[in-house]
Amino acid sequence: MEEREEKALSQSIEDYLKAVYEIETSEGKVSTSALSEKLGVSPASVTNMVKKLSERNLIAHRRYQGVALTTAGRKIALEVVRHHRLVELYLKEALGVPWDRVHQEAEKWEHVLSEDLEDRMDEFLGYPVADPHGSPIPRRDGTMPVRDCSSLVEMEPPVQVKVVEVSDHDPELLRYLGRMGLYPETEMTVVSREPFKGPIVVELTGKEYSIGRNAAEYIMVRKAVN
Amino acid sequence: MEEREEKALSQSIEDYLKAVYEIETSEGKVSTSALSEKLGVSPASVTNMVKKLSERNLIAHRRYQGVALTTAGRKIALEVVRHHRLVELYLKEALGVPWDRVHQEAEKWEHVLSEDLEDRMDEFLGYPVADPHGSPIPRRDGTMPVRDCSSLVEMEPPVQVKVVEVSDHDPELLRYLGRMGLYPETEMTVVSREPFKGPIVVELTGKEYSIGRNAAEYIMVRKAVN
DNA sequence: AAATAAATTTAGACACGGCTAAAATAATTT
DNA sequence: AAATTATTTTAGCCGTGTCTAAATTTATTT
Repeated sequence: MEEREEKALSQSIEDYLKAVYEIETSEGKVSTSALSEKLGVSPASVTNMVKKLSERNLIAHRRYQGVALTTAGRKIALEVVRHHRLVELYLKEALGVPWDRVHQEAEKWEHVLSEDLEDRMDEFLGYPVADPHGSPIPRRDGTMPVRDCSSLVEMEPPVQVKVVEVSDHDPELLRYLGRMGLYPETEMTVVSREPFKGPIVVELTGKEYSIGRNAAEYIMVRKAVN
Repeated sequence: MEEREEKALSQSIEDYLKAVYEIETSEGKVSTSALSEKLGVSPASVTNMVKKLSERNLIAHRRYQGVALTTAGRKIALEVVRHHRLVELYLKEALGVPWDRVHQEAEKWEHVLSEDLEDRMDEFLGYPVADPHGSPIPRRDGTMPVRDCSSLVEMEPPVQVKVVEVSDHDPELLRYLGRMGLYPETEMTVVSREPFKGPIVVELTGKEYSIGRNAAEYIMVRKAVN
């Protein structure tokens, strides 16, 4: 007599769970204010929703101490992330949407994608493992491909690297990177790293580019194997 | 100083306007109860929403007399219908979704389709004029392709006809028609029409099929020109 | 350690879009 | 024409997810 109802979760709930997942991944600890900022709602609203989500056992909450996904919550968060990233890649591959715009569209699509269409897109794309920004696409079973990579700012020049992933949080950054041809899978040479938080100089397609530390933080790479 | 704010309308509002449009088209008059049934909400809820929509000048309402779209309301309704039908065709053509399932998916997608993606799908599809069920796709400018057709039940046998459109309201009907290969653009011969509301007999791809009046009501055809 | 600042939660309100039950109006029978 | 039935509207309620203002707790200064 298991209580296994496939409840339809509201878009808000999906957004909250995804936000918790993303903050957990990037920051470790998930505070009310971090959620507030990420979701664009007031801290009070977050507290309110957090209460509901923990009553539904999707997150665990210790008063004044922040929040963490439960197993059930993580499963849902990963489904939403999977939808999001599949859709991003689909929009780029099938409809030619430029990579600095796919995120925005996917924010809406992720909530209306049926399992059937998810599968069809997955098949169309040849069962991809990463979205257009290089972020890994969770598998259907809720596991995540593991990859090793580190931020461009941590690489000791000179070294040959391959771009693994770039942050999709700022379309302007994506256009900037696109202009110099810096995409996931791109190989390049880290030529130098200027001191005092100066820029990183890289060389790709024969040209040298100077990338500010700020931007470089958002570029994940790994040593290229030649 | 025109007040031209592109407001984001709620999904509910879009659903109501589309429903009014569809009932206007098929029945002429739009009653509270018709909307109630079509939308699956109580009559009281309809009255409630109708009040809001007429305050926003999207529909005109005469108490106890039903409702009609204003010019502004019709414009929005047609945009939603355009999205719906484009998506239906897109899902079929690009992702191979069977025609008895595209409606259901499009009900969700129609609300999250940006103008940019609408254009991309439109281009991908080669600027189509009809969805998989043969329903005309409103043009970007809000005009509707006009077509002449009549219900299969009105055709005097024997006559050669071409299928123009079939109702998408019942997936079961669509599967039934699909099994005999009866799609929009299909040509067939109306062989006979049995009296006392008996079935219509048609011949296509060399076989004869007996179609009940009920189903035949939902099949729109026009005389084939040979 | 006390004072101040920052983060979080509580309390109470609101818009939205649904509901039921009861009242009002229109349509149909008798 | 009166009575009955069907439709529509009103009145009042509820759940969701947001908000602001005030209270509380935790973190940081002095």
